[in-house]
Amino acid sequence: MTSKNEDRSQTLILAAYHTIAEKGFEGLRLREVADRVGLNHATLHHYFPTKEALVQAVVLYVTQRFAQTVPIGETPVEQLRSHLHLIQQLMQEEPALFIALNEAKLRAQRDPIIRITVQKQAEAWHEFLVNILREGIKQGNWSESLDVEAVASAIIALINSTNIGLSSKRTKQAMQQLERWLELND
Amino acid sequence: MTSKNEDRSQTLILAAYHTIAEKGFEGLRLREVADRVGLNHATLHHYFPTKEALVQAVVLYVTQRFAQTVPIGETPVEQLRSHLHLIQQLMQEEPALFIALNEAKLRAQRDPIIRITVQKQAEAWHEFLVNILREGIKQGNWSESLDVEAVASAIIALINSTNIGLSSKRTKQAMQQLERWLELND
Amino acid sequence: MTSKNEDRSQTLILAAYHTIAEKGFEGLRLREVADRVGLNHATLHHYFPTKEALVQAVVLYVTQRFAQTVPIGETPVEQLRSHLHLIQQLMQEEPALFIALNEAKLRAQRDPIIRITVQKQAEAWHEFLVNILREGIKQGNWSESLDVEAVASAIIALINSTNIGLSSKRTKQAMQQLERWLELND
Amino acid sequence: MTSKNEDRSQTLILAAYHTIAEKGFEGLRLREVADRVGLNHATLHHYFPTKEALVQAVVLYVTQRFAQTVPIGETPVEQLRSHLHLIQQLMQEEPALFIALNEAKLRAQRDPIIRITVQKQAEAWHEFLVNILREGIKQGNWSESLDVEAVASAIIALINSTNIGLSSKRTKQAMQQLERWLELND
DNA sequence: GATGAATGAGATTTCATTCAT
DNA sequence: CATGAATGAAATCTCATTCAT
Repeated sequence: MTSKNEDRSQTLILAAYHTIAEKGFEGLRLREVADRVGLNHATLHHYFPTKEALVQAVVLYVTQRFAQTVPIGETPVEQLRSHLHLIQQLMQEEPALFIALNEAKLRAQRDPIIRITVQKQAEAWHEFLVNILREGIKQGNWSESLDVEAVASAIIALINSTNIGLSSKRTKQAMQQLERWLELND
Repeated sequence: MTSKNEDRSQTLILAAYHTIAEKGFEGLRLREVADRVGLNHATLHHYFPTKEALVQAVVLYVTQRFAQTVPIGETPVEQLRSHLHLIQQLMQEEPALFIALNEAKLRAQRDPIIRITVQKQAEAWHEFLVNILREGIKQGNWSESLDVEAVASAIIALINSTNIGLSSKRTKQAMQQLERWLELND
Repeated sequence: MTSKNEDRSQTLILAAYHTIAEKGFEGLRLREVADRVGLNHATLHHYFPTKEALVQAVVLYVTQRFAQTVPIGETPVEQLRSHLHLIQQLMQEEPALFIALNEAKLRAQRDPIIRITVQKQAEAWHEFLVNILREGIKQGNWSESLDVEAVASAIIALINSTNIGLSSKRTKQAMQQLERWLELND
Repeated sequence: MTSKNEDRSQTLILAAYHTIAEKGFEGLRLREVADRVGLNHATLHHYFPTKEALVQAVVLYVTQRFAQTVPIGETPVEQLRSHLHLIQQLMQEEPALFIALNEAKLRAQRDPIIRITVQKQAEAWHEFLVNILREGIKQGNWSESLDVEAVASAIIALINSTNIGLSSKRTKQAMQQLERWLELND
């Protein structure tokens, strides 16, 4: 029971996520979401009482998906490099995720509940980057004078803006430059 | 045609711009825009036949406002520094501009006409940065090995994402780090 | 302009009033009201922003219609008699008014705004009856021991319940008995 | 069938009755009724196949509750007095009963099945009052010229309208006046 | 140009009822 | 009997757009 119930919820979230990626929150229609999973639109309210509830679920899903970009590697340098590569890979394989995330971030400006989810993810990410950088400094990979907080913020800022207002060519360039600044190239 | 006519159009564009900054394209209502300037909602259609026309005008206005960040200074380094400072100043004084710009960029993904406007501005900006960097290299301010295209892309990416998903504190940090990477600090 | 506007509002109120009399608040559908006056249902919202607004207007209309039962006659006895006769006449000619009034009274129990309108009318009516009775006592028509407040309350209570749970035959009987108790018969 | 079954039905009727008293037929929701008794809303349909069936059961319950106001006393005067007192007591203790009854009476206007139940109770009550009055006349408590049918109708009309459109203060006044007219005092 | 009125199309939400399990 | 899931039908309300004046 529960698993089937969970499945339907999840399927609805996925359908809503893709709709948002395609048409933005602006173009999100519950009827379309229900149609996508072959469900009557009234049934959708069985799982999500309001549109807002569904939207929140989507935002949570998107931020969690993003948070799963766990890097692998032994040294901090390797970890950071693989982190950036994984993200770049995700960008190519599933650009929808970045679009939806940016939609969420804009909406967070007006929706307190979404803001909490988005901010939490941002802070966790920042902390994660800071830790890698600190460990790298300890191991002599980066100079002790590195402002880890600032660098972490810059990394996030740069990645954030990909797929929004930049062609994929320019995005790739920007990411390469970031790696150069971080001295990640061999 | 007449200057009064132009004035009205401009006032409507401004009202729409602020509404979009506050509530997103999602929350843009023509009636509210008309109300804001004390005009009947039907009259608005005399100036902008459709909602889409008004939205396009707003996007144009916003990108042009942004393009007016003309840097001053003699040397390329001074120009780039003043450029970044002007942008940071604008961020603080009129954050609405950046929000609206990001809204426009997301919408550009689905709206070909808006996409053209947004891309044009992005390319112009990129070219502008490339030129400064090239001139700087010529004058010995930066290494000849600098990948000017990549650096320009990185600058844009970084600035783009400000005011979206980052607190103003982190935004400031990211901008400082950018200046360090660009060796703009004395 | 205004008069036409007023006309439409009034026509809508009338249509809603008759619908309520026929089907109760329970069966009030905005679409039906609009249909009755040959208007698109969306246009109805042009005149009454919400259903509640329309309902309030109907309640006001009904109570005011009822309050217009102005009695004629020189002496208090004649006034009271003509008052009761006018009401009986109204009962026969427009029973809908009494049904709608009773609907309003029941709804008043849950709707504070309607409650105010209904209570105001009830108090005004009570005061009106008390004044007639007092004047009658002064002129020697009724005994000085008459409890004018109680008698007024009883008159209202009795009339209130007509057309609700009593056949018209029994209603008439009750009204006749009331007149006997008030010694209005010559 | 089983007593447990009966219990459940009764509990559901009670829950529906209270909901109607609070929110009117207008606000009656089967889900809420089921929730009130801790039952699944689908299960409710095992006991009452349709909403209408439940409503009819509630109307029956309410009218029967009211009919149980059996007067005590030896003489007709005492019986009538105790009858009125019992009703007044019920008014104070369980005003919901009167509200629900009035709701039922209004609904009876549109629902033939409910109308039968309501009318039956009204006629039974009327007959009951007539009998008491007739017996009282026989025993010399009231004048032979008393129009028993009319007086019975007036009593019913007056009681009916209590708790609808009259404050409890005015209701009490009206009841007192009724007792005076019926010479039930001292 | 300006405006009140009107409308079509649609969106979210509600709810009684049914059904498979 | 009990219940979660599903659905059809409808209701209120919104909003860009049009039009007569």
